[in-house]
This record gives sequence, C-alpha cells and structure tokens, in this order.
Amino acid sequence: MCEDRQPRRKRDPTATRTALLRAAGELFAERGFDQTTVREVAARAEVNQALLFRYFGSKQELFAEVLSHNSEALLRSGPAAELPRRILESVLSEHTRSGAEHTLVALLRSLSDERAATLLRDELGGSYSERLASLTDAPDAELRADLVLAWFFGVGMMRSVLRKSPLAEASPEVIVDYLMRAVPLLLERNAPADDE
Amino acid sequence: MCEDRQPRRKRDPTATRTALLRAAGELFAERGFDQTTVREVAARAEVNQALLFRYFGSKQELFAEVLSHNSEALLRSGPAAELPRRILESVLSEHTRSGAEHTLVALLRSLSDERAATLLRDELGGSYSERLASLTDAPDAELRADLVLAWFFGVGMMRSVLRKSPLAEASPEVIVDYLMRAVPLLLERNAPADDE
DNA sequence: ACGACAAGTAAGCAACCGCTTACTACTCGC
DNA sequence: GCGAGTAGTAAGCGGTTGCTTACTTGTCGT
Repeated sequence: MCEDRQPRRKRDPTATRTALLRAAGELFAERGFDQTTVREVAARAEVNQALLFRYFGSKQELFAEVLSHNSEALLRSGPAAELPRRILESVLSEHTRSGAEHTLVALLRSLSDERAATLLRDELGGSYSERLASLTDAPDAELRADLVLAWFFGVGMMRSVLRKSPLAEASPEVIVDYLMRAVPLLLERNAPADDE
Repeated sequence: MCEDRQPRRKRDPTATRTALLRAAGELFAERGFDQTTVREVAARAEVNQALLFRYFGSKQELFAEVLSHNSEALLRSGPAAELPRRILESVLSEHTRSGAEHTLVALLRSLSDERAATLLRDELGGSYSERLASLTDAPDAELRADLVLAWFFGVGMMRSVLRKSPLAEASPEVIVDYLMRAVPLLLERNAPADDE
C-alpha cells in the first residue's frame, strides 16, 4: 500500500466516507454546526467537497450521521447504575481524539441550529434522563433526572466550550468526586425537597 | 408627540438606537447570534438596516452592546447573599418581554460565536462566580462556585434552549426549591467532598 | 432664511454559503 | 478488452451575508 503520492486520489469509497465523517466530527466539535462549512470539512478530509453531498446528501444529514455514529457507544456500554458517572466522564473528557467524546461538545456548540437542539433533546437527553430516572423511586423522578443531566451538560459547557477557569483546569477526578457525591442527594427519596 | 403616521420616519436618533437594541436583544435570544441577520434586526426595529451600522459599527459590536446593556442590572440589584437565587430566577424566567432575562438565553444560543463565549466567560461568568465564591470559606471555593454556576446555566439551557420536558414545563418555584436546597450543600465547608 | 451637518434611504458590492452539474478517469463483470 | 457504472474532479449557480456608498431629507444654530 504505497500512499505516497496522489496525482489523483485512489479510488476508495469507504475510506473517503470515513475521512469525511471524521473531519466533520472534529470540526463540528471545534466550531459548531453553523461556523463549519462544507468546504472546510472536505479540505480537512482531503476530499473533493462534491463527494460530501454524494455520500451524505446535505450538511444537515452529515451532522446527524456524525451524532448517531458517535453517541451509540456511550449508551450501550457498562451497567445501568454506572450511567451517571459514564455520562459525566464523557462530558469531562478532553477532545483528544475523534470519537464519542466529541459529540456532546459538538452539540453544545450547535445549539443555535434547531435540528441539533432537537437531537440533543430527543436522542441524547431523552434516553439519558429516562435511564437516570429509572435509578430512583423518588417523586418527580424525571424532573430530578433532568436536573442532574442539566448539571452535567452545564459543567461540560463551561469546561469545554467556555473554558472558564478554574473549572476548565480542574482535574476530571475532582469534578467527578464533587458531583457524584451530590447527585445521590438529588435522586434519593429523602432528597432535599420532599416536604410541602 | 404624535407618533401616528410615518410617511417617512421621524428624525429621532435615540428612539432608533433603542429600537435596534431592543429588536437585536429579542432576536439574539430567539435564534442566537449566527442565525440572526442584520436585515431581520432592522426589519423588526422598523429601521433602515444601514442605520444599524451607523449606530453600532458592526453586528458583533451590536451584540456586545446588547449584552452589556442587559447584564448590568442583574448584578447590581439586591443583597449579595441573594445572588444565587437571583441568577437562577433570571435563568428560569421565560422570555416574556425584552430585558435582562433575555441575555443569558441569547448567550447560550450563541456559543458557537467565539466572542459570545468570551463574553459569557469573562463578563458574566467571571463576576458571577467571583461573588458566588465569596459566599463561602470552604476550600476550592472558586471551583465550587463554578459548579453551581454550571448547574444554573445547564438548567437554563435545557429549559429555554432545548425545551426538554419535564424540565421545560416545571414551575420555576419547584426548580428553585430543588436547587436552592442543594446549593448550600456544595458551598458549605462540610460539603460532600471535604476529605482526601 | 439658509447653510451645515446629522438622520434616514435605496441600491448594490464583494465574499461566502450550501449545493449542483457536466465532465474525466478508474475499476470490474463479462 | 471493452462497455457500464461509479468514484472523483472542476467549475459555477443562485442566494444570502455583513457591510458600504451615494444620495435625499429633515433639523437647527445663526
């Protein structure tokens, strides 16, 4: 496999598709949906930009594919009781390489796009908070789950998108420590607000 | 003051400026910075769009002016100890009329714009978390303040931007109740994570 | 009353956007 | 080996963007 010189790109549709998906995932996470242009995606993937539309139809569909491609792994891995910690750690992980850890940042940066907001609400938020709610038998279970999820997303936003210090510089372990001790207080039956 | 008919707009620079600021505040909160065009702002303000640039120079500067114009009121009102509740209530308030309650939503919808993120981090987040941190003498005071602020912003995001149920439909009073009982546990000295 | 300057307007520019089209070149079944 | 079909390419289309320019109209000091 001599991939040294490319007077013309070698014919390899699956590699082209993968390169586009990867480049799109990175750019959406770095700049958000609006600020990412199809020309930039094609350039980073070193692919002619017309191929983006051949393989994915539109920029929106490419975005949706990136999200669904990257979000499934998180939900289907590990025991249910560990889900809160897994969500939180995914949100806290620096975007080192392409993959699942990019997805939430991409979404948080793309909130102005209605379709991105819908995806975050329905696909991610829906299934996450549903499973979070199933971990408790307290009243207002779903509302409490939403509050927990809002906390995780908010921490991820301030850390990875805003990069606000000292939260951005704090080690993930410390943050997980604080939050994972506070979360049970919200989810358990005798949580702060069970009177009235 | 007969503002009945306008065969041509009456000459009133301050009214024009105010109308632009108001329209921009509404639209930025509704759609975010990217998805709002200067033509839309001018149209809603019923003002020629060239005047937008005469008065504010650029779309970016208009955005900055909207934010600084609307964010000061919140910080300078009421006692310091009530600040967490005030921030939270501001985040939770529906965007009924133009004014300070729009600002955070506008910012949360505009995270893809780097300048918006900078404003949210430095001007709002900076002063908020600084004052939150001054409410406690616990170790990691600033980090804890950031975690509280992240929670408030996350709740505001899921509620006003994502509109995820049941959080979007819950009454502000209930949400304030849950959060204002949990926050002291995070800020007080003997909070969850004071060993190690 | 009138000149000067500011407020308001219409039109358009250059750049960029997502997306399409018309085309070339490679690969593979036969 | 040769037509068919697909991967890859270059160019550009129509529309929108933020912003500017050349101009008209109203206001006010004198």
